[in-house]
Amino acid sequence: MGRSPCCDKLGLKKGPWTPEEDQKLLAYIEEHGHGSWRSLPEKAGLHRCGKSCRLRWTNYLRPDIKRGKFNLQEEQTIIQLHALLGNRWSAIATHLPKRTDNEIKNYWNTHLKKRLVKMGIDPVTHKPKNETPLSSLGLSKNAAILSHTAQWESARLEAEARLARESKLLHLQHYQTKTSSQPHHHHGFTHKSLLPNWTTKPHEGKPKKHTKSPQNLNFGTLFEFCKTMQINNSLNLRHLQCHSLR
DNA sequence: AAACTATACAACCGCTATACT
DNA sequence: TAGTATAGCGGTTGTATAGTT
Repeated sequence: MGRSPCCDKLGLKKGPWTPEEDQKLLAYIEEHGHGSWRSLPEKAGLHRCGKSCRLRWTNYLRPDIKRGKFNLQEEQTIIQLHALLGNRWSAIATHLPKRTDNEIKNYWNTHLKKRLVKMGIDPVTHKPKNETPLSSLGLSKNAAILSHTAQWESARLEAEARLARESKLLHLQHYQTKTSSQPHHHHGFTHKSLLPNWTTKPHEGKPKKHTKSPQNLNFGTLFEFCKTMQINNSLNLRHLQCHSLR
């Protein structure tokens, strides 16, 4: 497991990209594809490391990127998914078409996180901060906090209840199928894009880098939680719009 | 008008995962 | 199986710009 030495080379340019550099990179990729990023800069006539080129392409130049302000729906999605997934920006980005993980991360850090803090919501746990005396907050803020928390809590409880029901069913099926020696099928968690990294794969003994679940949910609960939130998504977090503190 | 501060976001750094030899 | 190269990811920094004093 070696680290890439490509950025260590001296004489390579750093910092903001110029329009000329963008043009070179775009033109090259349009004609040849990016291929190996390491060899790309030289072929494209750029004095940059491959990593820098890759980032510039994936975060800025790629044609399928939507730029500009995030709309309310996107904001809600980010907040909900952040509550569920934590700082797993790439996972969040898969649910926001044409947005990059970098853009979402920046938007969270510069806008959404601050907004939640101002509302008295801990941006890590998505719960009201204990030390915030409710009496010091305005009534509308209280309502927003309660709504935010209640939505997540109810979704979580609903998910856990559903999981418990399914677990019972599963046990029942298990005993039924045992006698007929049919191969037992786990209830299909096919929503692959929502599968969290913190679930330990069967062949892996060592936990992965990202092992934290903000809600301390196990795998099954998390999946159910996702399903529930898709339903509850229609409820929206309108209070964020109503009580926007921008 | 100049100096200072805050904000937004592009870009970099350093790490892990994975593919390849 | 071990070593290496590369891609991907999240945290952090740097810089341009807007706003304030």
